[in-house]
Amino acid sequence: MKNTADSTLDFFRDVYDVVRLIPEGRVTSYGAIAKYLGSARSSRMVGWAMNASHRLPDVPAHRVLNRNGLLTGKHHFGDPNEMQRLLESEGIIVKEDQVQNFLSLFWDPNDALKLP
DNA sequence: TTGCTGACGGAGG
DNA sequence: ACCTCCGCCAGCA
Repeated sequence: MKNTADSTLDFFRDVYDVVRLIPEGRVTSYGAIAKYLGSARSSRMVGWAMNASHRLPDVPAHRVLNRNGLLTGKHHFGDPNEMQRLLESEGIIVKEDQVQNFLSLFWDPNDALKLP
């Protein structure tokens, strides 16, 4: 017996698994994670998974940004400044909600975790 | 139950 | 380059 909730939970778990692998001081995007998980058009669900990830202390949700390197999820942290503060504590420069040097800091799971 | 929203992103005009 | 629409699908009124 199976239901849709099971696959949803699997998807969420996979998202967390990838996010946990983001190295400190690096960032990635919702779309990159969705693509890696085989659901390139489900980037919104990655964001939703992040929303549910707050109770998991080992999921660095602050390292997940939108494709422009903007801190679009900052309002979902306790304080709006928390996301930026966490990033800056890892050596990342954030200016006006945007990660500087985003392309160099971008960590693509499709590349780092690519299948052989 | 239907409809709208949303931590997104790509495609089309 | 800019704007709009569409897909994805879990919550909520």
